[in-house]
Parts: sequence; structure tokens; C-alpha cells
Amino acid sequence: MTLKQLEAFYWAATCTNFAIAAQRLNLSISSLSKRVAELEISLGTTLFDRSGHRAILTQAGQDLLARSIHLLDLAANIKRSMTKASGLSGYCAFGVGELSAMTWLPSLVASARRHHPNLHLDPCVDVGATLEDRLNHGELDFAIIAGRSSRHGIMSQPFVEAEFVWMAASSLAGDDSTCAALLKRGVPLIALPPLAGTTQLIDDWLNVNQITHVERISCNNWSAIVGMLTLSVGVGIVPSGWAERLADKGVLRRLADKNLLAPLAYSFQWRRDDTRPLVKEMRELVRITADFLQAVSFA
Amino acid sequence: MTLKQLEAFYWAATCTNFAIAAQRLNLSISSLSKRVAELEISLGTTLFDRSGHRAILTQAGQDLLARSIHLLDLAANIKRSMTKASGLSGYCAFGVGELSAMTWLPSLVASARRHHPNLHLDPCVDVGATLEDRLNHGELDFAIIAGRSSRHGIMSQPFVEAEFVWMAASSLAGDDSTCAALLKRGVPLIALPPLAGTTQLIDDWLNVNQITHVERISCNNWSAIVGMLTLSVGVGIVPSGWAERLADKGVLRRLADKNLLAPLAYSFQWRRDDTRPLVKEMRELVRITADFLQAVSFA
DNA sequence: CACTCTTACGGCACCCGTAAGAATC
DNA sequence: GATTCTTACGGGTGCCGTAAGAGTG
Repeated sequence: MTLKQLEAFYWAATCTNFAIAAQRLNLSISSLSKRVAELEISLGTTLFDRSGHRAILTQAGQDLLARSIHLLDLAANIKRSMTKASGLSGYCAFGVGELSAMTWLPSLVASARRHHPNLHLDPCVDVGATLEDRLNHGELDFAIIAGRSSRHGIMSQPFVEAEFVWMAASSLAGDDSTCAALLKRGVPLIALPPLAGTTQLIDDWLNVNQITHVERISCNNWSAIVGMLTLSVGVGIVPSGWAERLADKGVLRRLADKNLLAPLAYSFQWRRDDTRPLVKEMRELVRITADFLQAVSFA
Repeated sequence: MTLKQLEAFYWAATCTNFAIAAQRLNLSISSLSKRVAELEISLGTTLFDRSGHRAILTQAGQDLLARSIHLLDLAANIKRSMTKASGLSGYCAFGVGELSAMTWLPSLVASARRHHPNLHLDPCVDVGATLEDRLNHGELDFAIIAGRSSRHGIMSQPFVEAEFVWMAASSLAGDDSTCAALLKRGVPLIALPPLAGTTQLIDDWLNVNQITHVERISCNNWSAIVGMLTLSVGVGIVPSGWAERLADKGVLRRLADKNLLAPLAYSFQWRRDDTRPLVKEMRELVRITADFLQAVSFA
């Protein structure tokens, strides 16, 4: 029994398949498979039930998983506290929404590189639901997603709320035009794809305002969305800070609806069974970075 | 950092020198040295101060020792609980006095092989003080020694008391001869070497009875001692159970001193910093075996 | 047929032991 | 000079990745 074997087993057990686990370990699938098999031989126990299409943990495997998490935690603590180069090290894959990517992701990466120079960061930008899936499969260490997750296996910690406002080009909207009126007039709604958190926010708003049958234009890129808004293609929501700047430049105009969009809570999400120091540290770092940026950018 | 490295470090740190540690690991000294060096490189820390004649733990090394004990314990627990073959496994070197070797050591080994078929036992028979030294150096996992240890690093748990009586051949001693009288008459005292626990017992008795200037014959073998006693070479002490049988056969005669020899407590001794399951299990097994044998042999 | 895991095999790296070296007491 | 630890080096074992195979849904 070696630490490598236990680590391989940990990832094999917590990811949905060996391919993802192997990727997280920078290892080929076959090597991972062999490591796990060697661990099984070494312990004299079957850890995975391979009779079906996919490898499933046996009871012994579940027992070992709890113990190996504890042991690997201990090993990581030793490495972290003994090694002179303080801070985290290794590999960290995480996900953020595009809006986050455009705003404070660079600051987060810069901050992380300062605090943890030996940590290799691998950010992945996608819409919330996709990130949640990848997180659930074990491909990501954490994700920053609008809203809380309803899945039992995923923990959420809200750390910042974002305000969105309805905007449209001046050519589309007068001084007191409302979004509701424009949409009812058939002006298209420009938004991220259905799986995004902001789209859910919009759907909630539409629901409250009893608006159905909206023509939608989905695009998975915020710059493109704002670009379309400025070119009077339709109406859409924009983060309030960005919206202010756009309004100051006279590019877009804020719509005059009385019902405001609810604030959208962004939360740091991670897997419940992932107790590694990496996650805890990064959670703290994200919180600090976000707090700092909010104080600066919205001052 | 690997489990092997941590294990090598553990033994290197707790034994008095690398040679003993290497022996405990079934490893050459150079390989052990390299493993420790690799661990140091891996952690980026110096664990041993090699400036002097011998390698001494640095502060970082002491920190790591506590942590590695914990981690190795965990690993051993995993192996023990997961592996189907229940019971201990590996290598166990221990020491017993010759008297123990002649009486219940075979039963202990038999019992241990029943309970722990995968444990390789390596008993070492020697006098108490030598065993205590070897235990202290890390050559033995535990020892069963007459009396308690006064060393801080060694823990003792008394588990049985043995009675000894003065015996001599009929040709030397009449019905109411006393040992004190015989010794004063110049009859030699036949006993184990000075380092043995029974010899300390004798010295205490001599002290209480104010007997000095005794001619001593030291021999490190009990059979030889009893043999010499039967051949009227001198007087000596014999465990009471054995003494009874010898008296029944008419080979030896119990001497009539009023001051009896104090009971000699045998204790299970192990190193304070050795928290391995091996030691705990064997301690229990020794206690049970000794209890059982006492109930049988002295009934 | 797509997906997931295992087996076969060639190459490289790691680890062990012997033997010699360096440093302390 | 004895003891203790480290370095040099040859040999074998283990581990990785590519590629092919087996089994499921």
C-alpha cells in the first residue's frame, strides 16, 4: 500500500469514472486502473464492483474511502506544514461564469499566484449548470456559480450578491420605457443560454411580471450580448456597475420598470466530501478577493 | 513523500542509529540513508543534524516524527482492518529472560501464531538489563523483564509475580539448614550474572539479612545453575513451582530461612513513544497467556 | 456502437545492495 | 582506529504510456 495508490483510489472513488480521475492525477487511465488494482491486491480486498458498465465502490471500498480521505489529509498537512515554500501546491481546476471571468477572475488568479506560487491554476469558464455538472463529476475542485446548488453532494457558500438591471439602446427605449412593455411589443430578449444563472434570474422576473411568449436570442458570450444590445437588437440585463458605465457613455439606457431584478447571489461551491485544505484555502481567498473588489469597483 | 520514506524516517528517528533502524526494516544502511535523504529533499527540510558523530533529530524532524507516527498508525489500521487475514502482520522482535523462555515462551509463541498467523516473531533470550538496553536502542519491540524500568523512555506494565525459594542439595543442607548459615559458612552462591533481575532480588535479600562477602558463581543458564545445585556446588534460588518438583524428587531441599525472598514482578516493557497496534496487541496477548499459564501450572 | 475499464508490452526511472569514502570521537 | 553516515555504481524491479481487448448498455 502506497500513498500514490491511495490517492489514485480516492480520485477513482470520488469521480464519476476513471477517465476524469486519471486526468486529475495527470495519469493515463490504464495506469490509474493498475494502481487501483495493485491496491486491491495489496489489501486483499475488492474495492470496486466491475460487473456492470462502470466501476462502483463496494462496501469495503466505501470504508476505505473514509479512511483514505483522513490519511491523505494528514499527508497533505505534513507536506504543507513541513515544506518551506508556504502555501498550496499542486493542481487546481475550477470554474467561473463568464461575467466573473471578465471582472475579478484575473484578480483572483493574481492573488492566488501571490499567496500560492506553487499552485497551478486551471480556470474553466462556462455557464453555471455545466460547471455544476463538471464539479459533480470531479473534474473541478470548486466553482463559483450564481445561486445555490440543490444537489446534496455539493456545498454552497454565498459570498457576494450582484445587481442586474434591464438595459436597452436609446433607439429602442425612451426615457420611461419599461422592459415589460418592450418585450410585449415583441422586442427580443438577449441573454445567456438557459443553463446560466442569470437566465434563471430573468425567468423568475418574467414569471413575476406574468410575461410569457418572449422571443429569445441566446448567446454564451456577454460581450456579444452587450454588443447586440448597443446595436438595438433587443433588451437584456447587465450587471449594474457595467450598466452605469454604459449609461454614462450614452450607449445604453436603463429601463424604468418598477419591479427590479432580484439580487443574484454568487456562491463558492465544492463537493461535500472534498475536505482538502486546497478547497478551504481557495474558499477563503475567493471571499477576500471578492470583498476587496466590491469595495473598489463599486465605490 | 511516500509511506516507505516516512516509515524509514520513523525508525531512523526512534532508534539510536541507522544500523538498527535498517535492521528493523530489513534494509541496508545505505538504502535507509537514501530514503531519509529523499524525504528531506521532498519536504525541503533538514530532518537530521549530521554535523556530529551521529544523526540527531532537528526541530523539524521532531515535528515530523509526531505527525508521521500518527500517519503510520492510520496506515497500519487501514491495512489491518481491510486485509482479510485478520491479526497483526510483519515483524516483531522481543526479549524475554531465560526463565520465561524455559516456561511459557513456547506457549506465547504458539498463541501468537494462532492469533496472528502473518506475524513473524523473533524472540531474543537474554538477561533483563541487556534486554532493556536493546529495547531502548530500538532493536526490540518489547521485552518481558523482571522488575520495572526506571528509564523515562520505557513503559512498564507488571502482569505476573513469581516466587523464588532458596534451595540446596540434601548433602549440603540438613532439615533446618538456612541459606544464611550456609553462605556464612562459605558455601558459594550460584546465580545469573549481575545484570539479571533475579540477581538483584538476591542482592536485596542479602542486604536485608546483612550478609556480605559471598562467594559467587555466575552462570547465564538456569539449567546449568540447577544442575550445579543438584551436584552440591552451592546454594541458589529457584522458582517455587520448579523447586517443588525438585523437592518432590528429592533432588534438592528447600532451605529453612525465615526471611522469604520478595516476590519478583515481571513486567511487559515497551518504549513510551511506540504507539503501534503491534505493541498493544502483544501486551494483551502476553497478559492473557501469562494468566492462563499461572492458573494451569500452579493449580 | 459508444463507453468504460483491463491487459499486453516496450521503455524509462526508481530503488536496492555492495563497496568505497568522509567525518566525527 | 572504530563508528556512523553518505556517495558511487551496477542490476533488477516497478511504473508509465500506447495500443489493443473485453464486456456492458
